[in-house]
Amino acid sequence: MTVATMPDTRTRIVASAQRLVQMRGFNGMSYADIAAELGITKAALHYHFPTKTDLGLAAVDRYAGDFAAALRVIDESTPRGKDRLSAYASLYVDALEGERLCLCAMLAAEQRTLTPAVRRAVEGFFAANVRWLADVVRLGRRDGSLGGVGPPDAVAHMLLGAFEGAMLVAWSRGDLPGFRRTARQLVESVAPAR
Amino acid sequence: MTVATMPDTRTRIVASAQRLVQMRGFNGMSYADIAAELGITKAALHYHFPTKTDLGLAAVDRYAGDFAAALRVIDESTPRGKDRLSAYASLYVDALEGERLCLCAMLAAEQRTLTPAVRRAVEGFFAANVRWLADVVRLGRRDGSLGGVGPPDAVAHMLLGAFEGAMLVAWSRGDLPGFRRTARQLVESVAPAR
DNA sequence: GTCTATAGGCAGATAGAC
DNA sequence: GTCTATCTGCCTATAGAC
Repeated sequence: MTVATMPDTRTRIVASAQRLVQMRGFNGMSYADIAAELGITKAALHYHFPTKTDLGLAAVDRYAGDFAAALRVIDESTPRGKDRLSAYASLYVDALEGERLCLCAMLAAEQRTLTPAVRRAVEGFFAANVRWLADVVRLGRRDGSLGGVGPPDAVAHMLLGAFEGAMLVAWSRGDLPGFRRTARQLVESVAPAR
Repeated sequence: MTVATMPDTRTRIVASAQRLVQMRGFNGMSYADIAAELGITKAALHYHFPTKTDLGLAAVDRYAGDFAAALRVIDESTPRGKDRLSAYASLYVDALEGERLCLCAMLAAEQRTLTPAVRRAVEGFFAANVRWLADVVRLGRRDGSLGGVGPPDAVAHMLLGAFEGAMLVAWSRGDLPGFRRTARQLVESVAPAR
């Protein structure tokens, strides 16, 4: 039996910021929103994160770290390429169920109003996803669960864009079933020809 | 020989607003930005568009109208399904060359901070695109230029998400060649098996 | 670490002269 | 239609007490 412990303030701030950015965008949320949510003052937030960019950077780092951990879990628990792709889709479903957009999709859209440091962090997230997806495509072609045309890297770029875009459209419409259908369609589109 | 005429103020305002939203987002641009760009005052803007929502709505209407017109041009000039899909991709390229994201992709991301009227307009844009893409898939299957698996509507949803997502990722990285590659990959993925 | 208080700026929006 | 001038409110950020 473990005791439920309250995470420290810094962690709670980042979690709140991450959620708010995923729902309202970096330019659509403020220190006041987080302060109200956590029941502390704006000044306390500035103690932990002097500038808003510091906060945004911490949110991306946390998000990318959690996502990478989820991918490692998939790698360890799911042997076939096609199943890994479906498991990847379910990570997007998890976010949508919390009414959240992918943090990096949101920040990508706002890119021009962000600092270079945040931009680079978002780019790193996408690059890591493409690398992982390319590995999945190679694996799936070896084990016979995936086919498709073109080099693994090109397919991986297509898949990343397709998942992110399907999520964006479905999220804006509040259409989770629609995302599930599109994700299935996508996986079948790179399945081997029968 | 036609005389180059300056568009009326209202039109110039909407054009400027549209461009700014595509580059910086609705929450990332202001009346002051437009005023500076056009050399008029904020008060003049409020004469034409009392609230920012009025302005956003006008921008979406214009954007959706221009896009629909471009789709009609494709319908009239391009007979084969697969070529229509490539022409569709080139519309995205045009925006990226102007360093702009799709207006409705941007507004979709900011959805939670927008008024219901703007949300509905964005939804209408996506729905029109899906209808057009489904028609293209049906046409391509008839003329033998497209194949793919699944019902045309499901493929159309996948294609819309894939193009919008590929655009978002490429735009955030300033990687136009990358978008071209992914668009080609996408078209080949729904081409008929050889 | 968290608070109160406040600075300084920019946002969207309005009044009224011309 | 466009201007000057201004209002009100929220934003990020800081100073200094506790």
